[in-house]
Amino acid sequence: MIRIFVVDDHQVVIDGISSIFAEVEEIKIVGSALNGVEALRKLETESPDVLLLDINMPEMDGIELVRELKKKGREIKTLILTMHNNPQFTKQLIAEGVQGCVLKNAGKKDLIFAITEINNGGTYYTDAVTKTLVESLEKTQEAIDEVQLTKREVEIVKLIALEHTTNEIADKLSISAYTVDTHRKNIINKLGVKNLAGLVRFAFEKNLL
Amino acid sequence: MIRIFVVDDHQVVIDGISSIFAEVEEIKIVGSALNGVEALRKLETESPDVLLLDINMPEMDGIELVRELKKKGREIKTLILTMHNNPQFTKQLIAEGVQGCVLKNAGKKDLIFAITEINNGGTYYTDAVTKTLVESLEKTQEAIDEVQLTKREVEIVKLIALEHTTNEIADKLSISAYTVDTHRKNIINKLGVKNLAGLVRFAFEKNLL
DNA sequence: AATGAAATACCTAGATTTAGGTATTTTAAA
DNA sequence: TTTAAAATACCTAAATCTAGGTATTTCATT
Repeated sequence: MIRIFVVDDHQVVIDGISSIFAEVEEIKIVGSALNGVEALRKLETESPDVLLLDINMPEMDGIELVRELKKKGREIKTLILTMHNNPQFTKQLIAEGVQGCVLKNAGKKDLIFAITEINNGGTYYTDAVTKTLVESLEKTQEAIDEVQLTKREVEIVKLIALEHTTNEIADKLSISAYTVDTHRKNIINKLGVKNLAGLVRFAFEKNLL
Repeated sequence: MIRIFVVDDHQVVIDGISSIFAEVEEIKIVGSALNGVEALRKLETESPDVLLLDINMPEMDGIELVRELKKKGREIKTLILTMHNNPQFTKQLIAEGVQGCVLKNAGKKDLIFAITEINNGGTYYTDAVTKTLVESLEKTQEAIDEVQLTKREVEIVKLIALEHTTNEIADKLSISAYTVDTHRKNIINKLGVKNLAGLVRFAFEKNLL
């Protein structure tokens, strides 16, 4: 039997999920919370197998909650429930090590399958989510191809956008700071931007991060 | 009688719109194109009253097409048709001076009203679109409030993100470069970032631009 | 084996940013 | 009308970035 904890800021959604699983033997809802703060508090004492988590919540959103839990050493297998299929979010979820993501319009079968899969140590990202993510990554690649940035240049753009200085990048990549300078220079030329700010701007507009 | 030109990469959509307006006397479709390039070419010779334009198109998207037309001095009243209600796009549309925007699931009545309104020199943005935009702007405001950036500081963040140097900003705002330095310093402190790159990053993540 | 792109490295000088301050004037709110 | 926040301005030193180069090595492709 898989024990579930639901976090969603809409009581309706919690009720809906409860009723969906009411007649499912292998899954049981052991608790719920209407926001991240409440969830954090309740999860001090409760230990569900899988966390069913809404992304869009006021105050503390789903990703923040995952981070907080991780900080506290309370790593619980998590399945994200989301309304919008946003590749930006998906990237973040994967980066945070979340086990899965389904859209809110998912059918009962999908939901059960996802939860079971995750409980067994696997992952489950709905087709639509992975498809959108792949498309987004392809678009990013297209943007890179368009301005003809090389692999190394892309690497350096990212590091600069993440606030690393030339020296730090040189250290990190074990190359000379002179080389990093050269790369930065070439990148600024290729992108047709004026300075570092334009470079960071490119990184964000083209979703390089 | 209002003469319409439709641009959409799906033939189905073009056909659908055609059939919708087939029985509407005051609106007539005088042409169509399946992509931006084709539209540009056809609009050299045709002169519709209103352009019905899809946003999501391969190669040249709706906004690019509007820009190209503007560049050529061919400014045609434009109504955007979009599937997704994305505040980012809406901001761009407004910035480009587009007259209106409706969602693809809009009813026939809305569509006719929007076209008529725009043809009469007005504008029409669907409620859902403006609502999402307002919400997005509110969120941006919340992000600003959270870190407590002042009006002037926000102004300077934007200018920096747009690649202006300290001296340029000082000129633009008619204040001393020293003052801009002070502001930048304070902003970096408030945001808890390391350097200019972090500042630009904030501007993009919080949709300040 | 030759070619070209990519990655590497170096040099210098000038521009810009960053970090540490201090301090006055304006403006809005209590 | 006092008070606090915001905006303004100045100073210096060090760090970092920018722009102009040149040049060698590595790697993949023809």
